[in-house]
Amino acid sequence: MKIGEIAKAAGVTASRIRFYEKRGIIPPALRGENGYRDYSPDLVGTLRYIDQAQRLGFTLREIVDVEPGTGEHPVSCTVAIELLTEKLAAVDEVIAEAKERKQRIKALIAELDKTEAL
Amino acid sequence: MKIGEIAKAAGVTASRIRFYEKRGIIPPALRGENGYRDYSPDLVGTLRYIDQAQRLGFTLREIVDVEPGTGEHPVSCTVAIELLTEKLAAVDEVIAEAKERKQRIKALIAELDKTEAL
DNA sequence: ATAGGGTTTAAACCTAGGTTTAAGGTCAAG
DNA sequence: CTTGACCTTAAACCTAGGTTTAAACCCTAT
Repeated sequence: MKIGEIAKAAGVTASRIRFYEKRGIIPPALRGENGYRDYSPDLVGTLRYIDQAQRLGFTLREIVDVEPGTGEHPVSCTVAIELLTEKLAAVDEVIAEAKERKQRIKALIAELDKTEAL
Repeated sequence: MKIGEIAKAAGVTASRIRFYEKRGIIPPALRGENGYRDYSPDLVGTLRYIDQAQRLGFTLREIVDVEPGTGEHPVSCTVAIELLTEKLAAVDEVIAEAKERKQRIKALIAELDKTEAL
């Protein structure tokens, strides 16, 4: 598959794929005679996986740590669970902080409402 | 007050204050004969206010919208309440998204746990 | 053969909110 | 009179994750 095809299939942009390759997140593509990148359809799954992981809040660095782009198989299940658990804690922290912000904003609104009622 | 003094008093860095001035978030400082910025202690409150607002999740652009750096008085209470209410909704969205991420990560962990138990 | 679409590269650009650096001026103390 | 702390500026740099652009090459259809 050419880069445009696989990009469409995976729902990402071609430039993003080149960027991932440059960053070592995916292995360097094979090349056709013309120099075009030539992908196995298998990479579609990997690209979707990366996209999902990013949506879950993982940075590219974290994604690389779990599944190095060198084509090696993923890290052990145990390690993956550890990383997921860490991320879970981080997400909990995000939620807690956001809730606190929410309360403070609500308090501010209440205060301004009082002021306006004068 | 010189910039270092007010920075310390407000709990921000001097470079941040210069940056705010450049961005028009605070009015240009008066200058002494030597060219040094010369601040009224009143600005301490403004700087603290900006810092707080940022912690509440407001961008500098939003902060400027509420209180233009040109030295004008703040926008009406009504407008401020509107902006705070918008931000409240945005924070709610952040919370909702984070919760969804959390559930998905938990599901992944559960799945991996099952796999590992095999 | 030529127009169009797709591909290649490196390098510049983008957001946001600053920090860091370089090169210099100022001020108070010793 | 010099040392050290502070101030000035513009401009470069930083993170993160890309996008955009320029200049060139390739392929297919007409």
